[in-house]
Amino acid sequence: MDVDLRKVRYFIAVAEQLNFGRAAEALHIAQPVLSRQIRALENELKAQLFVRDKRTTELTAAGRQLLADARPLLANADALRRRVGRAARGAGTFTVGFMPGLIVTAAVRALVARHPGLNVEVIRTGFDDQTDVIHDGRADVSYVRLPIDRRGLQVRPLTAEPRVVVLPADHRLAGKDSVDIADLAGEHLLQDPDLVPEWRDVSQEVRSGRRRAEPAMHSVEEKLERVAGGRGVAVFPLSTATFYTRPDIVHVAVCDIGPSHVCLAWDSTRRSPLIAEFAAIAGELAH
Amino acid sequence: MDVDLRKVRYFIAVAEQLNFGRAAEALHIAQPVLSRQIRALENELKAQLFVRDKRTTELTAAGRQLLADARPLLANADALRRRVGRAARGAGTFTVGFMPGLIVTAAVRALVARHPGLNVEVIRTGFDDQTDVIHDGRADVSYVRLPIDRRGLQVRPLTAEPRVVVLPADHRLAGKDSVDIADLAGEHLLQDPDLVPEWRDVSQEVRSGRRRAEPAMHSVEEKLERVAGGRGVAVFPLSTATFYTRPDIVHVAVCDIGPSHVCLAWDSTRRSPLIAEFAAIAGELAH
DNA sequence: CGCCTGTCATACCCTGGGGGTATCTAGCGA
DNA sequence: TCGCTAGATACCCCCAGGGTATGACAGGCG
Repeated sequence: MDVDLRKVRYFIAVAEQLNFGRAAEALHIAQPVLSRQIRALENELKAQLFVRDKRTTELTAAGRQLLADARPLLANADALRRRVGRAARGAGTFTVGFMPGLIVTAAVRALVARHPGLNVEVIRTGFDDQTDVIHDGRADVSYVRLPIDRRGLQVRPLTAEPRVVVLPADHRLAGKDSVDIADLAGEHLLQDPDLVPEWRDVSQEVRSGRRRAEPAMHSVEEKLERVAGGRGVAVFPLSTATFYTRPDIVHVAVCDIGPSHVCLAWDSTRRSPLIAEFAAIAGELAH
Repeated sequence: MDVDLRKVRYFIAVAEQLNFGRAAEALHIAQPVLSRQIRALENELKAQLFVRDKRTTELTAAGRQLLADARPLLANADALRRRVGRAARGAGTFTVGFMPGLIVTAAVRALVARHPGLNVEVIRTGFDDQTDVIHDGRADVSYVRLPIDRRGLQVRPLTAEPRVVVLPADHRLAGKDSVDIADLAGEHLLQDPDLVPEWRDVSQEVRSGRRRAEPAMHSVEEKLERVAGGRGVAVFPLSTATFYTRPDIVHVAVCDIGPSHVCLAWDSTRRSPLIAEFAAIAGELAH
């Protein structure tokens, strides 16, 4: 009748490892049990998922299809759990996620004004986990900056704001009113180059293929620390740059770079009047 | 660990009926079993879902939250089943949904040209079920006309096309090149007035509150039949009106009415390279 | 060739939970 | 007071999910 999420989880493990024994180990069950469950899943779906030829296991077309769909389904189920748990504890709370630098108070106050009893909370996110808070049910809506993975989300554009380059205070460009991308050709960018597509065209290190890999820096603070240390430069939205002020760091407008787009995002499978209302308010406040 | 979809289905039945006995009957199980399963679900989620006070059952906040999320989750699980089933049978097929009047052949041919082995199929939809084919897994993408319920979908706008009013051939306005909304003030609209918001402002029957309920007409053909019979008029996108030609029916452009927006929609939880590619092709062909 | 190893399937057992029926209990209406 | 309704409790059965032990088969290696 319904698919069994436990079996789907087992399937994912096998599909990832392509080895029943190791997958069983990862799942903390015995290998024969896993073999049987996968067979049961194949019977329930009336579809062969693996080709096992005594020495190696591979996915079939149906298996690849299931692998593509299975993770979002499990993620949805998990988000459902968390949302129900939240609803059970904090009665009638609405949670808004936001990245540092984005101002959400106006929209939150407008929502509270219309729903006096409502308990609105905010949750801070980083750039890398700005959509995670939606998927795992910690937030009902979240302010996000593009680009994001739109899977499972509904996204409403709000504003665009200029981006600036963040430099050490003693940098040769530090005093300028504005710079061009070309002025930064020799700099090392402390970010994923995909975030600044224009920079790829002029960067010497990208063009020469000698760009070094960056250690993972997940927070703005970490990037600023490296900027201050002269290890490179970073491009931030203006509001982020002004939010984090340090005496040893300055920011300069970049003329020929695309703006940062701020959107409101929420789980696309949900329809809650509160979400719709908040989206309308946020859109209104963004002009 | 994982939520049990069977229990979730049981929960929905109880939440709909607010009566364990009738819900059990609808589910074809005995009432004590249902009581126990709901309790088990409450324990698994660590959240009370119903308040039972010996005479009546009501949803708690957590229950309302679960009810809101449960149906999309079950729908997702069902769509997964179907997609896997399709992948198991027709190996490597890509299915495009479309409404009559929309031309999909160009995009389909472009996709086939890039993937010679790929088996692309099309499935015809009506206006009412244009998104259903995506949710239940029958189609990978679908051409849709706004307005639609965007829940669970990712939508890419393609084109806008003018809308026309469809009239009996012997109608007083039948010969005109174009008409205004105001000219239709006295007519009976054979559609949901929400589809033609401008019409609400001028319609005599809506303003006087004397609009009669229409019997459900789910197909274009049925509406045309009633138009031909002089029972009212209908507003269609131009391509739909030209697609269904009948000698006893004509269509006339309406100047001051919003266009029909055609979009490509697909399941927002999925990311398939083929979907992305088809969306790009469709966007390209729409200029 | 024979042996070992890695990998999945088979055979068998045990237990928990999902299914059932019978019955109890708390309100409410006549 | 006597039902009547609706949910809860008690108890039973049995299948499915967990386990262990072992088989079957392919490939590598001495």
